[in-house]
Amino acid sequence: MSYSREVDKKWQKKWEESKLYKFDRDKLDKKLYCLEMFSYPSGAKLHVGHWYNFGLTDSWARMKRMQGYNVFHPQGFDAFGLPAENYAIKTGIHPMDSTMKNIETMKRQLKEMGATFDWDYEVITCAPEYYKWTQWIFLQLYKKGLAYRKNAPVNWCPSCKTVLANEQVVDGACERCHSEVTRKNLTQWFFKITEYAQELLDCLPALDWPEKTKKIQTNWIGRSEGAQIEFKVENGDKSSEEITFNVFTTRADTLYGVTYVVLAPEHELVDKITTPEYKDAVEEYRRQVNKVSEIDRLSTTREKTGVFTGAYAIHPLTGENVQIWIADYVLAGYGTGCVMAVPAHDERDYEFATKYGLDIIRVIKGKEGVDDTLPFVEDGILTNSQEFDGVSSEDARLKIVDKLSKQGKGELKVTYRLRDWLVSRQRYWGAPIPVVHCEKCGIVPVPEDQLPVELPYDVVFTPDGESPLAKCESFINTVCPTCKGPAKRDSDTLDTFVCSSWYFLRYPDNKNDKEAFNTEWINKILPVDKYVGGAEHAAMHLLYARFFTKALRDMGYLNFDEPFLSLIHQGTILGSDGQKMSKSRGNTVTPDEYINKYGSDVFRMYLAFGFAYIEGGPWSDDGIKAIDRFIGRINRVIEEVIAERGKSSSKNMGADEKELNFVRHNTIKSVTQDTDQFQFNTAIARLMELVNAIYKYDMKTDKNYDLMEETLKDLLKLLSPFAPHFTEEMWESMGEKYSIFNQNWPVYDEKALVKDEVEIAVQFNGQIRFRTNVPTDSDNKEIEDIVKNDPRSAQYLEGKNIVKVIVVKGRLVNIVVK
RNA sequence: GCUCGAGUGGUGGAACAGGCAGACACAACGGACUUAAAAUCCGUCGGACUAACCCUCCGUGCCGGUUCGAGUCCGGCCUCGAGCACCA
Repeated sequence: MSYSREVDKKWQKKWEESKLYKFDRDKLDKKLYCLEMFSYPSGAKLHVGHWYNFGLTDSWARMKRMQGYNVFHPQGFDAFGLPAENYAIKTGIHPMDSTMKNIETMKRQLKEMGATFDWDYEVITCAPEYYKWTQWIFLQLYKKGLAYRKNAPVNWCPSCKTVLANEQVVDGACERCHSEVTRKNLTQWFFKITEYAQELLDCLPALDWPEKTKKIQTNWIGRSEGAQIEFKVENGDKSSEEITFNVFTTRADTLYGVTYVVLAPEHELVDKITTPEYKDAVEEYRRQVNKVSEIDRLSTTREKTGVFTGAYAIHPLTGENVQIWIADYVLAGYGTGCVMAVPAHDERDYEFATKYGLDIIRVIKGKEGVDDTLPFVEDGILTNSQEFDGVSSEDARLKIVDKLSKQGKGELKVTYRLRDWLVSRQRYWGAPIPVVHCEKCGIVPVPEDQLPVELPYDVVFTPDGESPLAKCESFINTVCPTCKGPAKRDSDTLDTFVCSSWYFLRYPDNKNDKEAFNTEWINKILPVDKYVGGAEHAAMHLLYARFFTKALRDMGYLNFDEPFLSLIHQGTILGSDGQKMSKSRGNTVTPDEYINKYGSDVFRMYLAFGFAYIEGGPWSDDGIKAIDRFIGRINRVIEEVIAERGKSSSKNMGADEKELNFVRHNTIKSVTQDTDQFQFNTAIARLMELVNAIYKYDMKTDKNYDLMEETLKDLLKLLSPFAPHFTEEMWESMGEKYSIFNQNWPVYDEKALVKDEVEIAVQFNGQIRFRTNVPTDSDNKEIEDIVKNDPRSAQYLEGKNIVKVIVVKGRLVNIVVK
């Protein structure tokens, strides 16, 4: 049967019946955990991106399987989240219903892809059996002090009507709907990811991850080394309590240049220190700051503003009084929320001091020849700094802090840009937060034996800023587990990123109803050996999942440090116009159409061949036709060879046979290497070369059919990861035993790769003049002689002296003449 | 502004670790088969020079350098993309 949709169906059925891809739980010495980022069932159908991600990773997994690995390759659905809820608001269809329906469709399509997924290990995050354990993890984090509630200015998306994590705010706008994010003071749940900031950084270098992704995480964590320095607030009469505050600085060397200090307008000390006569001005300023949008506040081009509080701080070394200002260029959430201002050596402070007429004192001189016009922000030599005059910036940073620390006024300090992860959401479609609020007992975690806290079905989920669950009487009212008095459940749900931060731990033990996962078992299957998914998750999912892994390890539930040893991001497939695919542009590619016309294998193989995997690129209908033709070419030559069986076959291993055999083994070598590295386009190219070589050999009259058949069988095996249905069909038609996927992956023969003669390039002074054949085993001297004696060399050697001869074995000879 | 990536034929894209640039395809063109077309099979295919072939010269964003030899390494630009961005 020539390749078609029918062939796909035939083999999908057979694979399922024979349980070909079931994971062997007993053979763990060669286990390989291959994972794609699971899909979000928002749209009803798989798009090209899914195929690109899943189909090709499956090809990789198939090769690994044939190489003898026991591949664990599960699939599941990241099923909670806003799109389903928004869809429900629009259509009235309950998120649970639409989600389950989408999952059903997507699952069917995933099966049509013909992938090796073992569906026995499926995970659906919106199922109570799953989120029970999401809640359980929440409770463990809570017990460990890694989940806590605090009142803080948080990001609020007015369109999604919920708070967002920092990672979900892009350029001051909601990552999902692009509305401008506003700031609100709210009490919310946070996960203390900052506790792991240093380890999250330290483990990055050893990971086999794209450098870019590591860079994004490094930036996001934002480690900064500096010092924390204590300032006292001046209080004239000394009767009242002493107030101090700390500033964080990376430039302790400029300490003597401090002419004022600045607090963030939100800083808690502001009310305490502001003098009565400045109270109105300060209040007015804070009101203005509140009105400024987050985007404007973050703009570096905006003119700086601020007001004097009337209070003074005492410089820790000089004892002089410096003014305390508040200004919104100081951020409440970073460092200590206060800075020491050194206008001479900081552009921001310089701009501010100039505007408000504050003193500017130079304390750093440029090294010789350096233009040190103020503001001079580079390192240099200290001046106006008492005993530190003449010391370099680098040394002074340590020495000044040393002096401060002896007086208990300062210390070296590392600060991170990373903030704690805000996890509560004022929305319906998520895992309920498993705590109870009791008037008497306060926050009480739901006892583990009462999990899951089930998400009620009948809820009015129109978002209005208040959590929909708060309005669901039957849900919200409960009894306090401690005092048995009336209490209320937490009405917020967890960010969906919480669900996806541990799904890879659940897969291997998805049916466990006693625990989230069995530690002993999970330690055998994890970590994930190969993880493949989009680059957009670099600072979110991938960071959160690492944090969860480390936290669970420290609680004794795991024994490994990192969840994903090796990571690859697939590129993006664009529309044929080179633009991002979108319905509004009308350039979307619907996989189903192509599958029906060409079959799953052709579609998958085009995705493999047409793009550099990590780059992606524009879709082309012509490209897919080329693959269809390629499949046809293979089909025809196999049919022909089968038809010729029984005819006399030469046993000859002449030059043509050797050439075919060379290409065959060279193909084995390259396809193995390329596929291993996700370079599918070149792997397919090598297979095309092999087919071309077979066709060339086929033109001969006196053929060695045995060699041809062996070569074809190798071809089928090498092609099978990319065209599983087609090759299975061809394999069967050649009379071979089911299944091709139980065959060993071919191994190349080194001897076949050694040719008798090799063509090398001959250069004179680096310019290629001609090419010539030399015996492969000849040494440098022999090669040199062959080339020198070549009549074509004469014109380049005539009247010249040979200065040098460079021989690169098997490639070229370069003769330098003068 | 800072920090990374990337720029290769008409197109998608190759090129191990500094060693024959353009693999493999697409498109285009030519030939075979065919009454014809499609399909298929074979071939040509960076540019300039040339009637054509050979030869020669130019050619991996631009300018310069290192080297026997540079798409690849170094310095300086240009363009595009990404990340961070008042982070003290």
